[in-house]
Amino acid sequence: MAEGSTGGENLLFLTDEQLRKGIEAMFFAYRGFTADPDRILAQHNYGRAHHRALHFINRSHGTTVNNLLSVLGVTKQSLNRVLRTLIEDGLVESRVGRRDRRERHLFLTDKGRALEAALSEAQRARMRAAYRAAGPQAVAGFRQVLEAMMEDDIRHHYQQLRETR
Amino acid sequence: MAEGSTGGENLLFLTDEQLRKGIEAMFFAYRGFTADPDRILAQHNYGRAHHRALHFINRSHGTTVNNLLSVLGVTKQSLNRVLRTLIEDGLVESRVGRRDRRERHLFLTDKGRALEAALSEAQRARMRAAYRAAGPQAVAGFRQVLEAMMEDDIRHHYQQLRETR
DNA sequence: ATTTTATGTCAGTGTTGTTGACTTTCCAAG
DNA sequence: CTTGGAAAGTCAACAACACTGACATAAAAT
Repeated sequence: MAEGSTGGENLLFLTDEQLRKGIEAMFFAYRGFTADPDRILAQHNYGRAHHRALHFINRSHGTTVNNLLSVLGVTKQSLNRVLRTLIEDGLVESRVGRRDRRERHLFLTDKGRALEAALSEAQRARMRAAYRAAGPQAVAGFRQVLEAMMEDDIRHHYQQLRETR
Repeated sequence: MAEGSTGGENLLFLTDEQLRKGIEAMFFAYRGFTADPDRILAQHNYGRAHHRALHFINRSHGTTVNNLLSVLGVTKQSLNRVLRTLIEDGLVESRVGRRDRRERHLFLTDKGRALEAALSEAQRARMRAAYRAAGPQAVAGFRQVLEAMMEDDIRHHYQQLRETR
């Protein structure tokens, strides 16, 4: 995928100013990235943490609390606060595991799926616009750089997401 | 720069799953992006807000508080709390404006420059590694997509940063 | 029977953001 | 010169979201 054009002259172009430009691009773009969901969340009195929980429960239905913890990289106390409100509000359902009854498997309810879809669609719309503006080749590069930027022990959470196309 | 291969088939590839993959890439990569500076900041009892202030004061020496506010996108109360500690700790100097003496112009002290350099170098090191792993063409795409993802009224803060190369 | 694992909960703390109200300083227009 | 308003700073209160530490419960594993 990243073969071919990575010639020999790709060490010279890494000036500090270009790197700084990349750093600021990440900073400003991440603000845009979260802006649309944030507006929806505010209407429901939720925050980004709720969005993340909804996203990853939707991504892998029936995931356990422990798995969610390692994906999100927060403490159980922090996640639990968010999860409790989502369960109380009827967006998430927690079912005792059948094989291992210590585990809780998490599912979105219809209501939860609806909010997740609204948040996701808002975020996808911006991503879609950015992708279209930049073109397919840029998208490939975008994802290559981002993947290389992740922490090593986190990358597998990203890669395990299949892309059926 | 990104001319040529942006043919006609670049509308079909925008499946929801690919967009979701991009969304997760942003999420996981941003964690990596902030991880190294966060470790340094923790040693100094500072947070990300301090890093951002140091970065943008360093980027434009003598900037006013108001300008910094619009770049950072926070309230003056929020910025002021951070700025006050940086001034107290002797990392930032605040000089009354000569033309307009209501304004305060912000500068890094030697001590401030030293911390900014440490934070910046840690962040650049990861960016540099990601750039090298992905290759120059990927870097161009990376920046194109990020720029398209920014909010319209924010993008000029990014673009005004010159790149002398 | 004991230990470990998975989860949940309570209490306290810190950073970073917010609103709202208020003051001081000071440029500029009337 | 007075006044209006912009710029900056301060104080108080609050909320979201992260943390640590301690403890409880249930169930699996040893």
